[in-house]
Amino acid sequence: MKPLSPRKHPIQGRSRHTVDAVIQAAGQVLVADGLQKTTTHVIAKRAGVSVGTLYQYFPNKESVFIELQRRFSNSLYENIEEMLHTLRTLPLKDAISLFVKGLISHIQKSPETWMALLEHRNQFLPEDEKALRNHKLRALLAQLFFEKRDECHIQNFEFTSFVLVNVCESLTHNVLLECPQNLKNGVLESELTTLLSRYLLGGF
Amino acid sequence: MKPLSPRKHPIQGRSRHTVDAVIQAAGQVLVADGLQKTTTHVIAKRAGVSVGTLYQYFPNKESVFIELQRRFSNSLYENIEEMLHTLRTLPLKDAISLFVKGLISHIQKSPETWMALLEHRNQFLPEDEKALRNHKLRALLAQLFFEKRDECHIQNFEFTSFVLVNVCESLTHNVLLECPQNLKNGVLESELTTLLSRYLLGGF
DNA sequence: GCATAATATGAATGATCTGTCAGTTTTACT
DNA sequence: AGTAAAACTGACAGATCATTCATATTATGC
Repeated sequence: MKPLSPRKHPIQGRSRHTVDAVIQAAGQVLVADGLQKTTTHVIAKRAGVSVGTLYQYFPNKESVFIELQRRFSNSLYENIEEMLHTLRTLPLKDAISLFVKGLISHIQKSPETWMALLEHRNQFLPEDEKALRNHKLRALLAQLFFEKRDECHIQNFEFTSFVLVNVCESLTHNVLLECPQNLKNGVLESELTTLLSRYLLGGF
Repeated sequence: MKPLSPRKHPIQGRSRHTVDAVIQAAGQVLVADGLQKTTTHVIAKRAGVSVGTLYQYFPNKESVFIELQRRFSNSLYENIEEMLHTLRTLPLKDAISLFVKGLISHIQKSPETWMALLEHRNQFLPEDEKALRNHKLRALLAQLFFEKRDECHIQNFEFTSFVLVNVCESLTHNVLLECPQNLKNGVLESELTTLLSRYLLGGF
């Protein structure tokens, strides 16, 4: 496998701007034309540079997508980690509402790009990087649930966290795909809150 | 767009066998090597025929995957539709358990292929075909819920059906991907049953 | 057994794309 | 102004791959 970091590190402001432009262009073309048609030449053109320039900062095409995905994922995960501090101080019932609200409002900042990235199931990120972050996130959630174990009916904290993350991800994606208006109009938020509340708090 | 049905219809038993072999080979190579490396030559070789033969029955590469996906999807949806007849006669609580059990045991017949197909989010099927079947399935579920409306706390029957289908699909896929042992050992079945029961029956 | 349709073959074609590099322009620094 | 490093350019080499077609093999019906 080829190296995944830029072969040349941008030093001047000009080149840092170029790197950003390439990544942003990759996202735009991906959204507009799909992965198949997103070639290096098209990305470069959209970014307003030549292919050669792209290859000065990215060792190969794949690494452009990796960096795009990494930036988006990082931003989301940082957002969630930050939220978790607040959620700790709330009753679980309210924590769930707030969590869903925060998640959806974050996605709404660039719904199209999120759709394109989810479409490819984060396949761009290296497996180990994905696994590590998933594991960290689940551990944080599991800990939160454990702290609030009197308020909920959960047996397997680990697997319940796994389910929660997957349900949030897939529902968001499928709503974006099939009925995006339900992201804006609050239907997803309301239904996801109901689902999670009943799942985590319910005792059937 | 090119035609999606075989250019030449298989008449003799020999050619019907060839068509089957090609589709099966496509699935095997897809599972083993991923979509990227699944070229027409590799599919043909795996099927024990030459590329030319493949192109006698499929107008292009895409149509091979379409037919593979169609066969798998058809089989699953027929299975579900059949189940729904039985589920009608049961209390909702028991219907949910049985539904989950049926779903999982069907996936377990070829978990690897299902994983590969879900990996690409059924992207092979034409949009309209996918939409039509999704709509039919949701309508059937919504009707079932409506008939049993005294047993559950559901406001929006349509959207709840949408959620249910997506949750089942995504959880199955992610378990296959990250912890496939949980498909066999009953953890997924138990947790999915809990999730759906609380979601559909609960009243928080 | 012969004629005709069905099926199979695989080298060749042509299109597409990734990644390179020799040469040019821009910037930073003195 | 002069120079060296940084950044940029785009034609092109090399590789891959879907698809075709002229030819060969096999099956069917008479």
